[in-house]
Amino acid sequence: MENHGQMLEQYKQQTKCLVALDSIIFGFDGEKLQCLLVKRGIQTDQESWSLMGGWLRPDESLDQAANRIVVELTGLNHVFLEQLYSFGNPMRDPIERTVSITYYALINVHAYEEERNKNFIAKWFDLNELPPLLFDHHQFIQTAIQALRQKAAFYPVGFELLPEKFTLPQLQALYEAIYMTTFDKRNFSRKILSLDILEKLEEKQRGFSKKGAYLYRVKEEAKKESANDFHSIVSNVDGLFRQKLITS
Amino acid sequence: MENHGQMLEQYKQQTKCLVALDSIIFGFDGEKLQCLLVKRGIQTDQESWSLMGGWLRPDESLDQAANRIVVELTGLNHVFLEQLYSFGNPMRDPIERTVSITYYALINVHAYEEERNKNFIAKWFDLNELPPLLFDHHQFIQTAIQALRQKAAFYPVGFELLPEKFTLPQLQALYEAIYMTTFDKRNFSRKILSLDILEKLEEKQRGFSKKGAYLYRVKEEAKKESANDFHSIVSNVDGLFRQKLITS
DNA sequence: ACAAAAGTGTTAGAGCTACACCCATGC
DNA sequence: GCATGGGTGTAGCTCTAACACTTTTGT
Repeated sequence: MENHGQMLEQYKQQTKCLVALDSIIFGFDGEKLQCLLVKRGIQTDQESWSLMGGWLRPDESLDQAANRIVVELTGLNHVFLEQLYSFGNPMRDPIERTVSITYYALINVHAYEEERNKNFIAKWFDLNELPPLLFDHHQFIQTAIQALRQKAAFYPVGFELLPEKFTLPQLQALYEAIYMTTFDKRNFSRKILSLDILEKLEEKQRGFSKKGAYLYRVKEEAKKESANDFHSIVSNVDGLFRQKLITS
Repeated sequence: MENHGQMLEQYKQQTKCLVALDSIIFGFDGEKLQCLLVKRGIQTDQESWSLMGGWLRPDESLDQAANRIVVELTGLNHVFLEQLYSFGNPMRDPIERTVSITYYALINVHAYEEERNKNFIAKWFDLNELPPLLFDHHQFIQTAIQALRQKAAFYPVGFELLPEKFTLPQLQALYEAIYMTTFDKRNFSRKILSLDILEKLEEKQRGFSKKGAYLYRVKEEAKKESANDFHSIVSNVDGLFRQKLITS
């Protein structure tokens, strides 16, 4: 009991602070990587855009909170969402000391179009044309891009950003956007197909090119594996991108 | 001004919580990977060991706080320390809602021996023989091991765990401990030496084996590069360990 | 002399890179 | 019929993986 009192004492002395969850939401429009931002309007700087953020509530875990906030702001459920990094410089939020735990999400731009039209607060921005951002949110995004590159080199994570059916040229464009480079299409398709996680469909994409490109989708088995244990997918996308990672 | 009031209002409504920094400190005794734990004695469960932890203070950043705590508890300054993950289940600390931001550190067991003898609160444990741990600290350690494996596959990070001069067999033993496997010594030495970051010394290690093994140390250039920009070291240790990473 | 650990080279196979031409269709 | 983007194969090279014997020296 002696110790119990001592312990509570020690807890009480500590300063508490606000905990925010901020999510970097990536999308892909077929050409460029994009990031979803909101104008919160309740901030000091009326003109700055901000990441999707909110505060941690007493009864929820970090993952739950990040997910709740993404759902509240986009209406999209079950998105790929992964913790990224925590930021906590004492002066990062000038109003009150806040620790921000960041997550990054990958979503399909088109799946989100309808939702977005309902509440106009959110807007997509090209990663190269970001507006001025709240606090240190710009740094968050840079960190998230690095993480996305790392992740994509090992796990076929990019598919989250595409519609259910997609063509190889689309997939290649996505990887080229992620790594800001170009790949040889013969090597790219050989590499991707060797992973044995895609199935080729009968249909072709029409309307974009004259010839039309075959559509693919992720095999059901591969999706399941990925849901159960993401690490179990044996992806060797890395070989294709190793040098890019190093020089970047 | 309207908005300013609204904003402050919104900040005030939020619940605050304690922020703890917990560090997983790895060491290597020449044979097995180890982890430094303390018996804090001020906890509910008197018998459980705990990671090196402390609370965030109002005036410091997360990195500063983690570093301060490691210095306070070990006396070692300038150790390799990197943020790992943040944990925040509502019930993880039964006494009060606490978000724990974890860091992992790599230190040289021998450099720490003297310090350790001064304050007996800390003790090394083999990773395979961990005692019961406070709260969810066991999970923290498992996450840290995964991160260490990932990191070590790309960056020659393991050297932090060895004394300044070390032999190739020692280095190999370290990597084998990290990955819980064995490597062919011919392939291992070829691979490591091809990185061109080690210099071979005249001296040999005496006393352990009859023949004695040549000592090596990390080249000065490589250390500098690593200090300035860790990512710039072109390490291809990955090739050697890729399949281990995937199957683990 | 012998036991114990250190050191060293070669070969086959896999994966990566670079490279060029034909195909299908809309206009 | 021609312009546009889609699709496919090969050869050289590099890196990896598997494998065994000699050297040194303490006992």
